[in-house]
Amino acid sequence: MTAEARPASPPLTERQEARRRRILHASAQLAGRGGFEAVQMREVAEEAGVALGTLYRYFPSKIHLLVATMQDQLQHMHTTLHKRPPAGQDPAQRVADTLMRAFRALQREPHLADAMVRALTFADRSVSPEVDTVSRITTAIILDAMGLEHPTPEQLSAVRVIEHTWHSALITWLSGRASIAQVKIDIDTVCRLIDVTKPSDTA
Amino acid sequence: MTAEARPASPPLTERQEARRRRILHASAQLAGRGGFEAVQMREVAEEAGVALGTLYRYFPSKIHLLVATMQDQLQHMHTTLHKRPPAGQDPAQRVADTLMRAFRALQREPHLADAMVRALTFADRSVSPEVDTVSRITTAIILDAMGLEHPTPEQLSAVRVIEHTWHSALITWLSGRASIAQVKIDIDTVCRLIDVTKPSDTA
DNA sequence: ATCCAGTCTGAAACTTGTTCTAGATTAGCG
DNA sequence: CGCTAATCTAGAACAAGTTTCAGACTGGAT
Repeated sequence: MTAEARPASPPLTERQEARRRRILHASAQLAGRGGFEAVQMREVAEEAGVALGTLYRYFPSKIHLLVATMQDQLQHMHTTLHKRPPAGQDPAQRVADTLMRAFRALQREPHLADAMVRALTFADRSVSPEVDTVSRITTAIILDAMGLEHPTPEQLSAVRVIEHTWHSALITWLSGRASIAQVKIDIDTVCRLIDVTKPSDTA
Repeated sequence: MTAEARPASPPLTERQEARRRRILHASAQLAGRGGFEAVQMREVAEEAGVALGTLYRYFPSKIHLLVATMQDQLQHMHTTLHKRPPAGQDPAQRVADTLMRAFRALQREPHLADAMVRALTFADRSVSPEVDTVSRITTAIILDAMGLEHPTPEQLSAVRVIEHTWHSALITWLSGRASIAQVKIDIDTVCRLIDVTKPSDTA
């Protein structure tokens, strides 16, 4: 059921798969220190033991690379969450818990978070498919936390709003304009929409 | 009551004020065709009839320039809104109306919107004060629409969530991942938080 | 084993944001 | 008016993302 990232186009050989991993690893590594600006394509190439041209063949831009990095990290988080699902009673609680857990994970690597989130929101149309994949994984994580199989259109809208808030709140935190506490409050606030859009509640 | 933008540091002379305006005008002009990438510092300088170094003295980076451009445009919108306030009955309605009006204005200049919004969300810490100014104006616009003088902390959180949604929804629209209709739905959805956080309602 | 097409490498070149410098201009002041 | 400090200009120079290219390498088909 998990949205798989690999575009089936040309099935990569083992060496190619390894190269791809090395590149993503180097990207995350460099992002981990220094954030967005520290991910310099020449350095990524060198650290991954790959020519610059090759790096660009695998990821056609720095933004593509960082969005792919985020895809990768999100996938990890998704499987981790499957192992230890959130424990709250009601759906809103569980979603808020899940997002706060993710938030704490990001706080441990603020530079990496910076690089990934900035890339994600800066991405233009040429990166839409990749950004969409990230969005689908995020949506899946939230729906999992809600415990919903067949959300109504209304609920989907609420989930989108939660995602919007999530991304934008991260940005304000990363740029030092909001405190951790404020992010928490805003997440709790937006999660109220989950109660408001319960199907029985259709005003 | 309106948040004024000009940092009082050195009061600009008339010629300087004129230069600043020419620069902002050139920026908006170039952004209007081509969007973010079309705003090239050398071109802005040339179009504004100013040396590159001078441009950088007025706006220390492309991001600063575009955020200032957004400030400028927002200010216009804010005064326009003062002349014709939204007409809805309840606060949520009025906020949604206001945002949709702003959205329609942006639709008329999608490239300009692209440049401004991308700059805004991409801005790093060095631009925090300027981004904060934009945020304050936006907050003021929303609170005006709500008709609130003294919002509770809860309501302020709701306003922040609305702002988050607004920015992020714009981004998804600009990058072609969401339709205009979807943006409208999500704005309506998030505006429900205004009802949910009415002081009488504090669960 | 050989050959072909596709891939990878290394290095240079190009683009655009940003910085720097030396000299011209301007603004304010005695 | 004449001086001085700040500002502005033109243009070179630098940094990092991106493109390009010639040649070496690899993997698969015959």
